[in-house]
Amino acid sequence: MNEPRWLSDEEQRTWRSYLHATTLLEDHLDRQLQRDAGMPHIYYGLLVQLAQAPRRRMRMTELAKDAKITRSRLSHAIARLEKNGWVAREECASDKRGQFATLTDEGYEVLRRTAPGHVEAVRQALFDRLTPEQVEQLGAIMRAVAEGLQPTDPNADLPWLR
Amino acid sequence: MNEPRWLSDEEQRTWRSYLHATTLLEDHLDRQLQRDAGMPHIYYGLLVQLAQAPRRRMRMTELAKDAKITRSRLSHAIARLEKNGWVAREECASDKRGQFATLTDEGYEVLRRTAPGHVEAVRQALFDRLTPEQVEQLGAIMRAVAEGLQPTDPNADLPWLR
DNA sequence: CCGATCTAGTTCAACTTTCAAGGACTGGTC
DNA sequence: GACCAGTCCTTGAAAGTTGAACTAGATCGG
Repeated sequence: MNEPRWLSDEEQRTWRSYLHATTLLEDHLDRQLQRDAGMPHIYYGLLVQLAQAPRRRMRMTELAKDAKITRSRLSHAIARLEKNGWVAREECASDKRGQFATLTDEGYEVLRRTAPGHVEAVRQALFDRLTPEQVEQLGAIMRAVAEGLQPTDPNADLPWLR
Repeated sequence: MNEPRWLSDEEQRTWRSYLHATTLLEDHLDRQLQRDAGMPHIYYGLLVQLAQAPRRRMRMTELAKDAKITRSRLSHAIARLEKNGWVAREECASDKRGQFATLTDEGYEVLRRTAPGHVEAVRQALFDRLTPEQVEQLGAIMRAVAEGLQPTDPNADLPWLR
C-alpha cells in the first residue's frame, strides 16, 4: 500500500462545495417536482426522454441507459408511472422479451403543464447564478467526468482479449 | 403566465451533462463505499463530519445541517450506524431534548481503513480528469450554486418584517 | 409561575431504491 | 433441434428516504 494521494486544500474545498451544491440542488428539484408534478426528479426525467423519442416510446433498456439508472429501478419507476396513467407498456414485436414504454397523452399533458415551472426552477438555482463563461466551463467539466464514468464495453480496457 | 424562459442549446447541453455526471458519480461512490466500507456515501460523510468535530461529536441538528439532510433522515442514519457500533448517542446535559452523536473508536477505525480507497476513487473519477484551472472553476461554480440554495433564515428575503 | 409557542429529535406510513434471483426469449453451435 | 450462454425485463424483500404527526423539553410574555 502506497501513501494515499490525499486531496489538496483547494481540492478539498472544491469537493465539499460540490457535495453541498449537488445535494442541495437535487433536493430542491425533487421537492419542486414532487409538489408541482407529483413525482420525483428522476421520474420526470423519464417522461422527458420519452417525449423526445420517436413515437414517444423507447425500449426499456435504452431508456435505462439514457437515464443512467438500472433496469430494475426503471421497472419499478415505469410501474408507478403506469399506475398514474402517464406511461403505457407495449410489447415489442421483433423481440418478445422486449417492452416499449410509451408516453400517454395524459403524460404528455402533465409535462406540458409542469415544464415551465421546472425550467424556471433550474434557471433560478443554476443558470441565473452563473456567467456565460461559467456555463461553458461547467459543461466541459461535467462532460469530462461523465465520460470517465460511462459504463463502457466491459472489455474496452482489455483490448488484448479481443 | 409569461412565456417561460426556456434553456438555450448551450444551457441544455450543460444541464444534461450535469445530470449525467452527477448521477454517475454519486452511483459510483455509493457502490465503492458500499463495497469497501459497508455503507452508502451519505453515511460515510456523517462519520467524516464527526471525525473532524471537537471531541468527535456533534449535536444532531448541527450534523443534519452540515450534511444537508433532514433531521428525520439523520435519525434513521444514526440509528443504523449505532447498530454497526460506529456511532454512539449521548445525552446533552444543558438541553435535555438534545442528543450528541459521537464517533466511536471502532467508527474511527473504519474511517482510517477506508479513507484512502475513497479518496482514490474521488480522485480518479473527478480530479484526475480536470486541469487545475477547472478545479478552481468548479469550486467557484459550486459555491455560487450552494449559496443560492442554502436554506436561510425564512425571513431573510422579507426584511420589512423585522 | 402559567400558558402559549418554539425547538430537538423520533416515529410512523407511504414510497423509492437496491440487490439477488428468476422467467422468458434469442442467437449461435454442434 | 437441442443445448448453452447471453439478453430483456420483472419480482420480492430489505434498506433507505420522505413528510407529517408526535413527545419532551425550552423559552418567552405577562
